[in-house]
This record gives sequence, structure tokens and C-alpha cells, in this order.
Amino acid sequence: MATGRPHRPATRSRGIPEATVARLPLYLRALTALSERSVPTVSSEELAGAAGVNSAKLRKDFSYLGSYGTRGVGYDVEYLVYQISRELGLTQDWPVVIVGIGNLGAALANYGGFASRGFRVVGLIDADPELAGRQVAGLTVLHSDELERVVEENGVSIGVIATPAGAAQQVCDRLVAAGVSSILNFAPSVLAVPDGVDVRKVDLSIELQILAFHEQRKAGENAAALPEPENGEVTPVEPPATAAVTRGRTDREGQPARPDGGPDSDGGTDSAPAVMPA
Amino acid sequence: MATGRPHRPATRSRGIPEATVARLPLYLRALTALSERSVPTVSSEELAGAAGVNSAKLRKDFSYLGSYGTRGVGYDVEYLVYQISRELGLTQDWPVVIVGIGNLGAALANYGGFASRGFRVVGLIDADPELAGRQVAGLTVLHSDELERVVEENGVSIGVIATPAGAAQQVCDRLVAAGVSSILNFAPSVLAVPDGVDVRKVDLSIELQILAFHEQRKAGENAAALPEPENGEVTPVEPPATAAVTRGRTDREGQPARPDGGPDSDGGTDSAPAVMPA
DNA sequence: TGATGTGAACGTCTTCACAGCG
DNA sequence: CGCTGTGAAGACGTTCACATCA
Repeated sequence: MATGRPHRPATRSRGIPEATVARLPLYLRALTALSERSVPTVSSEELAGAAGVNSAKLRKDFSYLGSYGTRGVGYDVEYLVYQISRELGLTQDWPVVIVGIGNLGAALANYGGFASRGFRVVGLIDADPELAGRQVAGLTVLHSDELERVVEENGVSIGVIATPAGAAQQVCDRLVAAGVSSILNFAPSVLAVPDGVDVRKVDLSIELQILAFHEQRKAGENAAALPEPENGEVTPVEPPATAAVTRGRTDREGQPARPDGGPDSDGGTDSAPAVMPA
Repeated sequence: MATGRPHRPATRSRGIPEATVARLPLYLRALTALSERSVPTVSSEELAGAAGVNSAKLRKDFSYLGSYGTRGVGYDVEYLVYQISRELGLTQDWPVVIVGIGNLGAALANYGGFASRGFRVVGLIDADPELAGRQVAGLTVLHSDELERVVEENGVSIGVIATPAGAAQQVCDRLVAAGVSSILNFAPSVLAVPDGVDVRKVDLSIELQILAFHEQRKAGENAAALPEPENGEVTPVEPPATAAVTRGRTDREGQPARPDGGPDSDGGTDSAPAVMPA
């Protein structure tokens, strides 16, 4: 789950729960697919299947929007597409700037899903003078100096940060100062923003770490009940001996720092700082 | 937030709540930064600030791992880094394959955050014969035919899908058949997987849509209380007249489908299918 | 009759407030 | 004394089960 953090304390937005808002785009995608196949109506059961949720949840979600279904029949696809689009604000045009045109920024600029949903990329910005002037996704990459100008001229309210972690906060500050009030952050850093500015975070590495946690548990179940090193003594989990069959895990280091003695036993740790592609 | 869907019904994993697991990587990052600055201990307050959460939540989270702090003092940085790493399974080495080497796949392959946390990219795979043989991030891109071989030879249990939406399910099926049991999906499609396989989804377009929702609400507050088209009659929200000052929104279409009459009034809709960069 | 819409029950997550310990 | 660790309360989200209505 790319996890986001709405700055105000999870205030229900006009009565629509955050969790529901987060699922509306999912429904919209499924509905759009149906619309293209000219399917006139769907039941909550069918639509829920296509969106990967259960039908009770879907019906409750839709109930927050109003009564858009027909009992005994289902939901009118076209009508629902429009209502959800309107609720999400996709019947408007949202100019967007992307800052940091590395591989990731370029991927975002080329991403078809943006343009098709009311988002229009109006500016690509990078600090590297080498990049300035180059064409990416049909747009000319601009130097960072132009950031404020692009934001103001286009009335941009949504900014995407795809810079290295070190640059993210500074870029964020400039975006906010120029008038941006919603930020999608791909850099692995925590952004501080004033009240009224929304930040959502997408962190590639965090997602993998969550997967690793669950993967580790599966492995633990296959072996005996996993040994619990509750106190300082650490017993590294022995990988099951069956080599080729068991999914590959190879233990690395084995020495933790101890909480009591002076924690200066071992100088620096191994891990490099998490840095974005650039 | 990029949202994930653990397949089993949100079972607490060995007593650690999912929400806590999702935050551990955040804490780990903040702790690693402190560790590099050779800070020996942190209070829950400081660490919470660095991670962007409140301190009560952080303490509760850590309490699920055990009592790793010292009252009146705080937490030993090195020790906590190790404990969280172990809990997340990052003291092991996780071989990973990335399928779909477009801009996004290349960005992922180059992403420093992977390698530094126990994740090792062992295979880059793409269906395009043109790409096969090219070097990306120091690895040779392999053709899809090699998928099963790479997964089996390296004991890969985590796969990343960065293909277009249309290819995602097929790639997923092959990964699972070859032995992968955790999947990070960047394609905008709902994946069906057998029990025991975890899927996490990162959807760039969904994140933007959620931002747009909140952005729209901010705009609505600035104007009068937003008009509620509760019944079929739709009143498109008039954008505030102040042009340059108000953040840019320009209305597009205005005609919704009606729920009662035959829904065949207007053939196809405008929006193109959401497709990944390739 | 068959599907929606929704109160009510349940489970999970967050926050509070303070006991307890170094 | 200061900070952790945690019961308890409250907010939020999900699921159930069924009244309701086209």
C-alpha cells in the first residue's frame, strides 16, 4: 500500500471515509473497462469481483455517494462512471508538474494512466543542466530555476516529487511556496509541510520490506515454530536445509548491538542511505 | 497510499498488527540515518518526529516487538536497527526478479534502496526481443522465455511486475507457477493469485486521484458550500472566477448518463484504458 | 424475485493517560 | 525525574444479515 498521510487528522471528507475514497479509483477503473465493452449494468457482486473487493464493502462505499443503484438490477455503468469521476474531481483538468526526471520521473511522464484521467503534465523539471532542453514524453525538460514560473503560469496545484531523497524537502518547500497544495512523493524521505497541504507517499522499498516480512513468516511456518529471541541472545533462524526446493534465503550478518553496554562496539553499519535513481 | 491486499483476511502475523508492520520500514529508515550520524540513543518523541508519526503510536508499535527501550533514557539506535531488521526479515538475502523493463522497470532496477536492504535483483525480464541482451543497472535483460529458469535457479520468492496492464496477470501466473510467493505489482490491474501468495499493489494513478479528491474539496471550501446534486440533476461546479489566483482547474465535459432511460444514448466514452509505460 | 441499501455487530487501529521502572 | 510500556477508551473500518424496493 503506498501509504499516504492526509495532514489533517483523518477528517471524514464531507462524510466520505478515507478508506472509501481510496477505493473509488479502483471501482472507476473496473467500470471504465465495462463501459468500453458496452456493458450497460453491473451487480455489486460482479463489480466487486472485478475490483478485487467484497460486495458488501462495495455497496457500503457506494452508499456514501448516494443511492445510484437499482434494486433487483444493479448499477448503471455509465452513470456510475460519471458520478465517481465527479466525486473524485476528475471531471476537471488537473495540471501537474513532475520534479526529478530520472528513470522514475520519465516513467511517470510517459505513464498513460495520468492523461486519461484528467491529469495533464504541464512541466518536467530537473536540477541537472544536462537534462534541461531534452525532450521527454513530448515535453521539454526545464531547469529547476523555472519551477516557480511553471507552477504559477499553469495554476498547478498538484506536484510530483521524483528526486533523490536529499533534494525532496527543498523541492517540496519551493512547490508549496509557489502554490502547490497536493504532493505525491516518491522520494524516500518524510516531508514536512504546512497545514492544508496534502502529501501522499509512494515508497518502493517499503513495499518490498513488507513483503519480506510476510515471506519470512511463511518460511517460519514451514519449519518448526520459529524460535523467539525475546532477550538479547539472538538465534539466527536456520534456513531449512532443502536447498533447491525451499525459496532462496541466505543468512547474512549475525551480530547485533547489545542494549546495555556501550553501543560503540562496531563503528558504522553496512547499509547505504536509500537514494533515488536520480 | 499505495495499497496492498494480504490475501489471508488480515491475520495478525505472530501478533504484530499489519499497520505496525507497514510502519517498521519507516522507523528503520529514520534509525539508519541516526546510526550513520553515530547517535547512540533516541527518545520515542525524537524518533517519531523523524519518522513522521506520533510518539504514542511509535511506542505501541515497538511494544509489539518486545521491550527494547530503557525507561528514562530511550532506545538504543544500533540495537533497534538490528531488531527491526530481523523482524522484517532483512538480515536475510532476498533475490528478486523484475519483469517489464520499461522506464519504470529500469528505475526499479537502478533503485538504490533495494540493494541496501537485503534485496538483490537477480533478473531483469522483458518480452521485447529488442531489449534482451541490453545492459540495465549492470544486469543483462533476459527474454521472457527465461523467466522460469531465473526464478528456479536463484530461488526467487519475490517478484516485481512492471509490465503493461494487459500482460500482468499472465506474468503473475508464470511467476507463481515457478515458485514466487510474494508479488509487488505496479501494473494497474487486479491480480488473481492462489492462497498463500501475497500481492502488494502500487498504483501511481490511484494516488493522484486521491489527491485530486482532497484538492477538489479544498477548492469547494474556498467557494460556497458545494452544491449537492443528490438526484439525477447535475449541476457542474462552477470554478471560482478569480483566474490567476485560484489554483488551476478547468471544467471539461458536462453530460452524465442518466440512470433511468436506456443507457445507450451515447456510444463510447472518452477515456483511454490506463496502460503502463512498457 | 433479486439485488440494493443499511443498521448493528465485530474487529482493528489510534489516542489518551498514567503506572512503573531505570 | 523522565521516559517507556500499556490498559482502557474511542474512532474507524469491515462484515453480517436483512428490510426494502424496483
